[in-house]
Amino acid sequence: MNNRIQELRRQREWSQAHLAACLKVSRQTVNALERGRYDPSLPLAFSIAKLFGLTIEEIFQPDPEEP
Amino acid sequence: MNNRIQELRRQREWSQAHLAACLKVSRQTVNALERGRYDPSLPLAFSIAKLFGLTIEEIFQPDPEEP
DNA sequence: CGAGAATGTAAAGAACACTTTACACATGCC
DNA sequence: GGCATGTGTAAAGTGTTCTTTACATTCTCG
Repeated sequence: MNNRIQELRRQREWSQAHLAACLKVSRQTVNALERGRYDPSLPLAFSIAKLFGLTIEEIFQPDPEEP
Repeated sequence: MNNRIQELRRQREWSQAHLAACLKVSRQTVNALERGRYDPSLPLAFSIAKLFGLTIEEIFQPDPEEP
């Protein structure tokens, strides 16, 4: 699952710590999401979309599935 | 997090087992999602939306957040 | 140079998502 | 009655998401 979190955060000139505070998660969680270490839970994905004023589909793109 | 999975499944006259097979998860997982026991992972939410031809936002509705 | 801010990472643990196996109950159909 | 199908639930186990604490690196700015 790819995401545009880092791009959207940098557009706004926010630190990872600031974004984490807005989302009420730890800075390490923001870092892990940006670096693709894991995907957010669905509720967190909704929080991220709301904060950036976009849909989930505009921020997250599922991998092409395996045969 | 509320969802319309049961409604969408019944519109199509599918059993939980059939939906589970389409989504490549267990029947118990479909049952748990319909009954609101937990939320799906983000990748599973994308699979559900794709299968029903809707967006994630059209299927899942986050709870109003606490103060 | 030294301090502060931002980022990357690790380890241990809590909580959640999902699986397999199994059983109970209801409905419909022969 | 007896059988098949659909649904709800439980227990135990695995893997994922997220937390806290902690440390290292890099950059900028005085």
